[in-house]
Amino acid sequence: MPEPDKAPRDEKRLTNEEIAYTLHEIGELLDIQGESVFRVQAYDRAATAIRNLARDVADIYDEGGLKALQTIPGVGKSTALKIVEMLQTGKSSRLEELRKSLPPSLVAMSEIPGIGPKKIKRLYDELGVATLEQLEGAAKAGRVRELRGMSAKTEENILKGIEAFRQHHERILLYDAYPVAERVVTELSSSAAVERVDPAGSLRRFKETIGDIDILASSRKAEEVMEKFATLPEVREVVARGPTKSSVRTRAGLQVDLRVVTPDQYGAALQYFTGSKAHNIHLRELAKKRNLKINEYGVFDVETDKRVAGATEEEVYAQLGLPWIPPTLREDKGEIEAAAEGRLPKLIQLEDVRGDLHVHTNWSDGSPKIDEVAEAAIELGYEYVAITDHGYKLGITGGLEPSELERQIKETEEVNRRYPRITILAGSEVSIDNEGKVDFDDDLLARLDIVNASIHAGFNQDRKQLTERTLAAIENPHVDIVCHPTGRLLGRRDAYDIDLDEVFKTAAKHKKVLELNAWPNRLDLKDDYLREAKSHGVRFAISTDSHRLEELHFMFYGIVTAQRGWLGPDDAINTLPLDELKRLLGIGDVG
DNA sequence: GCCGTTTTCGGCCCGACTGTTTTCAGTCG
Ligand SMILES: Nc1nc2c(ncn2[C@H]2C[C@H](O)[C@@H](COP(=O)(O)OP(=O)(O)OP(=O)(O)O)O2)c(=O)[nH]1
Ligand SMILES: [Mg+2]
Ligand SMILES: [Mg+2]
Ligand SMILES: [Zn+2]
Repeated sequence: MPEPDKAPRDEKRLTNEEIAYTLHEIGELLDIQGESVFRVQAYDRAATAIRNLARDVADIYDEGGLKALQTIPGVGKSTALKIVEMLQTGKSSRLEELRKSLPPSLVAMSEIPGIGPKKIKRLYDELGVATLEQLEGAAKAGRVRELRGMSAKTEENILKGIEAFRQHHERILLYDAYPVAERVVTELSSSAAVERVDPAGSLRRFKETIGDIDILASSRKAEEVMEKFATLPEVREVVARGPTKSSVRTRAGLQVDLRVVTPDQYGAALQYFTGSKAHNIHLRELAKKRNLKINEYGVFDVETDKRVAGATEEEVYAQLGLPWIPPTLREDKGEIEAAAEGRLPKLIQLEDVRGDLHVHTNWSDGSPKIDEVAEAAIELGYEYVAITDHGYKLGITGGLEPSELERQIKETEEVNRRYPRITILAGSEVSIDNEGKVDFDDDLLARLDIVNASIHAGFNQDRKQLTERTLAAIENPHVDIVCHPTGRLLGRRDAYDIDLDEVFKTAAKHKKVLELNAWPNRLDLKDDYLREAKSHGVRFAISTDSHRLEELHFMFYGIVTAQRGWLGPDDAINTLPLDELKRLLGIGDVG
């Protein structure tokens, strides 16, 4: 788990990520110290729960105190008290205390693949190794093999682990991982020994970022499949190889895990390998209560050891009295309870989409012409598409001056006449300035079919200002949609500091729409925030923000993210038929 | 450390691969 960036804000307000990391750190040091694995797991579970929370822990505490914190699954009295201490003082005395007996740098060492708490403790106690650099030095100098139970092989593996870590250890975008996975799937499919192959793990759940690539195959000749896998052209190193499971590292440094089972085990294996881990554990606990046991080979009756399911995922879930649960929901965030009570949501699908409400052209910083967008949108089967080039105000490259926007509106009308099969909405993506005001005067804004408003500068402002700018845009009667409401760029920039509770409440009150920007490195609002906003009654525009025609396909990433946020077709406005959308946007109204 | 439609104590998912290993611990999925 990477250490979160330290916020450069004066008024320090601990983020969920920072609290989660501190809990993780405590757990890690306890693990190295040799504490009970269950206690260690408890810390990890609490950390994960807090990282996944859609609301700020600080807000939860402000509103409901200690009791409210304890309603977070995995957080009990003891953890809640630690959180309160962190919120009030910015630090944890438990962590400080642990750091007196163990150097904090040991936590980073556990990120090295193959190095766990036991090895770390012995290397530290017996060789004084406390940092990555010291570990590397000790391994290179042949000092590790002096320890009982360690050998030259151990040193070799440590050095390989360090090298792998240094080459690559960050999570990668779903968008970047998918092509790699598809190539491996295609290559494996070409083997006659392979019957089925599918991506599994976080890829199949369409998580926005991917830690590694997990692939499942079925075969009656597992050995042949493993041989094919280990010798794929992109493989640089085979990390592990057995009859049912192998792991490799690609030249790019990505880890790929392959599991191979027989066809009659495929459903159970797909269920297992799709995860998430928390979802699996929860299912397995349910199974135990029914005197059943689930593993990757099937569902078994504990008394008779007879297999009662396994060929399909449906069978596995059915043994627990559950309907099949879509992979995008399998995060143990209530989907198992919902399934048990027959209230799984009807999820939005790509086919539900009737248009894209955020597209750029060569009038501003995009590349296609308006009529090219029209043709591409027809090709996608859309009923409408909105042209939303940037306004001129904040020095956005290529932003449209008022006169240019007027000319563009005319051109849009003209293209609309040429393409009767689609409706092109005349729009703009205006920038929200430091006072919350947007481009263009009221008259011009009123002539537009659709106004998207975005924050494009001032990401380091304080929470109050960023929140007020956003609220002002929501309250502006000309603004229809607030775009990428947290401003995050995956791998580059965290969400800015903003009071989303207020944003969601205000958007719901004014019946305004928030964007789910489908750019693979934005996906903003993100899954958990979508679900939280939906609970306030907010609706969403799932938009690609395309600057090139190919990017219209980003809609797919928006849709799977919407599913992860438990959204149905009615939660998005771009699933509406044109006439209903027009009514919602006030098109045709005076003013 | 957390948790409870059989529990406030006594459990906590279940298995693969490696090599520290010859009956199992460590690490990882
Ligand atoms: N039952 C069980 N299943 C696990 C456990 N660890 C992992 N799995 C399953 C569920 C995971 O989705 C799947 C793949 O493991 P990964 O470590 O690759 O996790 P995942 O792909 O979900 O996330 P990632 O993006 O790779 O970090 O294996 C575990 O401890 N118990
Ligand atoms: Mg994975
Ligand atoms: Mg994996
Ligand atoms: Zn845009």
